Amino acid sequence: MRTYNSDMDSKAENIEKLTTFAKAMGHPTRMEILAFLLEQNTCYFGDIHEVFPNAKATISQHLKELKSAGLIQGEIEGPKVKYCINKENWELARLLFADFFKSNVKTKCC
Amino acid sequence: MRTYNSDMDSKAENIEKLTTFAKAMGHPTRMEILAFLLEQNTCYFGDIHEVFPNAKATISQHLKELKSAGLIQGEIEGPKVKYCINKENWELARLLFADFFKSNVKTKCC
DNA sequence: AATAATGTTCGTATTTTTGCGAACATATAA
DNA sequence: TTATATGTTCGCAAAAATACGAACATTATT
Repeated sequence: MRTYNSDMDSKAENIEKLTTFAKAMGHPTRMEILAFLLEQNTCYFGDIHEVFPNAKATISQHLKELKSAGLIQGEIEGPKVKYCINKENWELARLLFADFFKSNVKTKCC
Repeated sequence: MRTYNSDMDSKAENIEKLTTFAKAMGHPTRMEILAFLLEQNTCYFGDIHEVFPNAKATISQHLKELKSAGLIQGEIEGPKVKYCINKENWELARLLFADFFKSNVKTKCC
């Protein structure tokens, strides 16, 4: 079945997802982490950690939030942990933000 | 003079602006307010307030934050206050988010 | 097995955000 | 002028986010 959601529902869902993405992106360190991951190929926790002035616990927590928002993913590799952008959701975020901001703003108001 | 900022600087500035926009968008009520403003022509405070279950003070505060982030603008009209999307910054946000998410994600990692 | 390296989780302190009633400010109406 | 309508600001309480050291778990190395 693929006819369950009405347009209204999926619109509300999209706003919810956008809120989740935006919230995760609403912190300087987390945005910097995303920017860092975008320009790296290797991205072990340690590589990320050594770029920031924060404690391990703090970075780990930010990564956890980015992950739970779906923007990144992690993979255990030996004793290390490899992080990277979550491609699928990255594309989803791209689409949702683009759609949200493209909306023709009414010329009337203000 | 228009040659002051290096690419690095403006990149950092862009991330900062993105963080500001994202933070403002990272709350359900504020996202709903934006969505509401996008589909309205008239947008007095009262019109917005009556759509949400929150107290006037709460809505007023959310509007204040959206405004200080640059996403909306307000205009006093008689005893009422008219709110709407800030077109210039809306376009800026559209560009910044699009640019951020378009980044070709490396195929290597994860 | 013992040690070292790498991250996560726990507990906690601090700060920030959120939400709201009450008081206030301003403009219109009576 | 007095009253009414419309929002904002203030002050405070509750909740959530942030940051970090210490303890813990897991894997690799000796």
